Amino acid sequence: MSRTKGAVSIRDVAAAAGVSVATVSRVLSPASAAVPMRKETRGKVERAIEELGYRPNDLARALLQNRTAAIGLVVPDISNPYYPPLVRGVEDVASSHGYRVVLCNTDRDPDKLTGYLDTLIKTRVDGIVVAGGGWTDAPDRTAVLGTYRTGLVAVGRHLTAHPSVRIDNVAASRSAAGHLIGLGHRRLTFLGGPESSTTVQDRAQGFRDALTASALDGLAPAVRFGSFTEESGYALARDVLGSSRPPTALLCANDRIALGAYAAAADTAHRIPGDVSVVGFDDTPIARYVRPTLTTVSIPTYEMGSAAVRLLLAQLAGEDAPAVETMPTRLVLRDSSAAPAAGRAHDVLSLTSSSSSEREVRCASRWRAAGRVACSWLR
Amino acid sequence: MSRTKGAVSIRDVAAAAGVSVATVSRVLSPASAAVPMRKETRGKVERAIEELGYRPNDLARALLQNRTAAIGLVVPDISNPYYPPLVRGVEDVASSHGYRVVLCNTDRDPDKLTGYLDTLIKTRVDGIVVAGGGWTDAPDRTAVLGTYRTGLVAVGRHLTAHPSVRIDNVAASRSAAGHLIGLGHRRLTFLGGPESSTTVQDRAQGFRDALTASALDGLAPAVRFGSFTEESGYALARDVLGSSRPPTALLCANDRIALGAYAAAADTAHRIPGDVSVVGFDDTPIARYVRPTLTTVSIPTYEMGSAAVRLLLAQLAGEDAPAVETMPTRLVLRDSSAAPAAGRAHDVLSLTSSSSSEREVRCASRWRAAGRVACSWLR
DNA sequence: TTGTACGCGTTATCAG
DNA sequence: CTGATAACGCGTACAA
Repeated sequence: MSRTKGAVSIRDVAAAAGVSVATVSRVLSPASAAVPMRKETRGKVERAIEELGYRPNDLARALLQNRTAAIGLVVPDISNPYYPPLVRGVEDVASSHGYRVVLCNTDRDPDKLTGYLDTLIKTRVDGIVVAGGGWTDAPDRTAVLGTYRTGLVAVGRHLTAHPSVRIDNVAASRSAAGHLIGLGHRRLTFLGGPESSTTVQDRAQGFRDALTASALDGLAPAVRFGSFTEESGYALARDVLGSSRPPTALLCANDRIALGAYAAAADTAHRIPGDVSVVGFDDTPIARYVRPTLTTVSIPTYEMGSAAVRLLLAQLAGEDAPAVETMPTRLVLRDSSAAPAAGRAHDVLSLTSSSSSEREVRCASRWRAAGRVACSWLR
Repeated sequence: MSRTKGAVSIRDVAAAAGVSVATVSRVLSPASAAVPMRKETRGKVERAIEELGYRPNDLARALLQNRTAAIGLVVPDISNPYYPPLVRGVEDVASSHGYRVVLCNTDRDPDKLTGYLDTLIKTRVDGIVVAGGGWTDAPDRTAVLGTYRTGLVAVGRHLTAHPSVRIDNVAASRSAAGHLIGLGHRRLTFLGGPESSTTVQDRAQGFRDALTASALDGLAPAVRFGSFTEESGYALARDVLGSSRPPTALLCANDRIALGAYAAAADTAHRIPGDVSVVGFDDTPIARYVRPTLTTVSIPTYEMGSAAVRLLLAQLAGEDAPAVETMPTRLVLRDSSAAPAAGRAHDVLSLTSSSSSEREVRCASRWRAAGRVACSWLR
């Protein structure tokens, strides 16, 4: 019996088996099979381990080996539907490599970030994945990491010197706007989130690029900012749709904003997509369930999470990994975007649909893919 | 300089400050202020800590104190929209008490559960929160915990001897069915998930109870089982709605099943709620966004997560906590449930709406609550 | 007021 | 083939 807690230690096992702790350690060692050892001895030890319910103390192991097999995962808020798949991606590849994941929610609060970073360093995690940042002062905050050789990979754009996994927000937005322009829309408005967000800036830029490329930028250089919420989307859309010459298409910085726009359209008697087309960003699960279903840019969040961990592990292994890995997005066409009604599509220009490196896909139902019964409206 | 990694240890600080390690330890000790110490010495130490970017090694500390300040959180799948709020609830109160959270996704696979439990014990977490189980053989699997005095709190029903946080599924389901019966429905069908799930069993039971209480059980004792997916809900609903005398109301074991039912209704030309009312379970975010908005039973998942941690911490502190804490659910009335159309409500009986301990609320928009502009269809 | 020495549970090294 | 022992980084009696 050990003295502290009820915990059984390697010494208890050694005593029970009538051998030394070194022998027990050898049985447990990963190189166990290779090590020559009398079968009988091994048996005694294994029996003792079994009977006592012994579980090696990874703390002691980590202390000695300078490696905890733990990684920290920092997200703004797991309740935001955008993050669960990313978290799952992280956890899946982490656990498949024997790493465990410590989850931290920052609410985008710099102080919380600092606090969590500190905690993670004190517990000596081997590495950290920081998602959804846009921490303008990140360099300062991550400076300590070097001292403890803690790996770091960012997901999304960060002003750090660390490797990162990203998407090309400019191109994705350009593609989405191009889709609308290709449908014949001439008056478009971008409904953004916080102007300080680099993500929003990039998406706004892609929007402007598409207009410029189609020589539409003079007509309606409408870019509005707000926050990443339904409320904000509602307010912006309501304002815009209530103007004397409302746009026929809205490109929204995320799906939540788009949902707000849906509500504003309903309240101002605009039909979607008859009177106004709406396109979102993120392809949140909800996008498939709202009516009309929402055309939106799908972001491979699960893959970004798993890629981040792979990058991190490579970094920890000393391999030289790419500094930035860009993942592909795709525009998922659903029912909220269509050609503008005849009477509304003035300002017509002749143009070809903007070329794009993104794939535009007509999204096939998973049910159909699985060969199940067809189902009309779920896509 | 320390030998391993780049890590700076307490010895490095001591050397830099020209004091002993004990002195440095004293500065860092929580009882630091109480301990008498020359101001100058303390200053030297603090400066050294600052300059070296020293962070105490919590592994060593934990090894010594037999307490890791970590808890494990086991969920079936964080990607399931039901869990993020629960996880957030756990993380919030854990972190506010200085604990960190290790996240584990089991996919309801008993082997994964066992594996994670093992990992958590090896890393000597102080306690574990297991959510969404229904592990029929959980007792065996958690037996080891006793050896290491690892706390455990279950969320949802588990066949273990551990404390748990629950909801009263029977009562909640009875209440939901009562709502439909109160509206005048006489032919109701319960669309369940896996029959092996205790949650499903309870919800089915509450459904039957309500019918029995209204003497309707002879008319349509329709209880169907399947899985917790849209596909299953679609298949069951399609089958049921295609029968010669279809039900006028469907009570679904969760929102995903309800969404499948929506699709089936659309494909069989049944209008919701005109031809058939649909009620779900869980109040997933999607419930507010589908058309018609979905009447459903709201479950306080965030609160269940935070309550679980409070229970766990009490348990760790040796306080005697309640063995089972039951949290209140509420039926959120939206647009998918209404009185049956006149021609369809035969089999009429006179009855009062079933009394219920649950609150039925007409859900007020957060927007309105916040005093923002009214918005017609988002609720 | 500060320093020394031991132990926490392991693993690695080196004898035997 | 197996056992004794020195670390790993820290907290804490106890000594100075």
